[in-house]
Amino acid sequence: MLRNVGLRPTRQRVALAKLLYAHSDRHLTAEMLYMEATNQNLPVSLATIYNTLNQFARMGLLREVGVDGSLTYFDTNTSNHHHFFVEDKNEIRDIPTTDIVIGKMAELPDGYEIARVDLMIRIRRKR
Amino acid sequence: MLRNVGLRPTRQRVALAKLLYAHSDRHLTAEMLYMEATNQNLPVSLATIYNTLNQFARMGLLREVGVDGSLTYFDTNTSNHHHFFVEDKNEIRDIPTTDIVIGKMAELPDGYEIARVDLMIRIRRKR
DNA sequence: ATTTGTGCAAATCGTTTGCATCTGA
DNA sequence: TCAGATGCAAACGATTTGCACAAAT
Repeated sequence: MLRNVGLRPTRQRVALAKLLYAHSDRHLTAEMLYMEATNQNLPVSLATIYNTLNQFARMGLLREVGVDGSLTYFDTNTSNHHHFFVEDKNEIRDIPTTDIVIGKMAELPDGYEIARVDLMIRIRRKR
Repeated sequence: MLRNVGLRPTRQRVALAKLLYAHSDRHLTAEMLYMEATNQNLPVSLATIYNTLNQFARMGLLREVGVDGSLTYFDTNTSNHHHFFVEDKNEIRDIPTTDIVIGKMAELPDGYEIARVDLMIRIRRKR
């Protein structure tokens, strides 16, 4: 998998990949993955976690999901889908593709193409 | 306007409001507004800009638009609409409401309500 | 007079970087 | 061997905060 995208399968990258893809459809921040690795006595530096996540994302193994103007989550599900953001728990959750349909699509400015479509529905506990 | 939402109309807030709403449908970062104010010999500290923008947003006078995991823009158009993000220019642009329709809406987890729907179409120059 | 806002500088948070050291092919 | 990866600590950029001072009501 790593070789396919041109990344050396180093100790750290292999270990992190295992963590990431152990369960499916995970949404992790760098910090979360760091703690997970550390808890399993897997010595990796936070810097390497950041590097690795960014590389994986660039190579299409992960999808980057920015929340607000501050946190970045990485989604192991790279297929085309959308997200709930649970405000009181700071948690990302997938929305099944079938549950949302964007009907009419906006027309783009001339000479531009779509790089990505991010739809996030922010939800909160009813009051 | 400020009194209506319970904010004291201080020098700075009035001045910033004037800048913000001088033209319609603006998308500004704190830094951008700071420079604009400074250029017009309007002495305001950056901290006050941040405070003011956040208060305005909390009071519904502005809409917060987070880009990626880092930049925060403030949109003077608080009505329900969506955005293009022009990747090579780091620029936000409104999408007319009529141009997008979200057909089928996802069903929310029990006990939750929608806080906000953020749809951002990231576009880039065709290659 | 009392409450609220402002400015400054320092603090915080998530993230990136420089560089010496290691490691995989 | 040697390009590329790692770890550490320091650097970063955007944003927030503590606190003394100033301005609104």
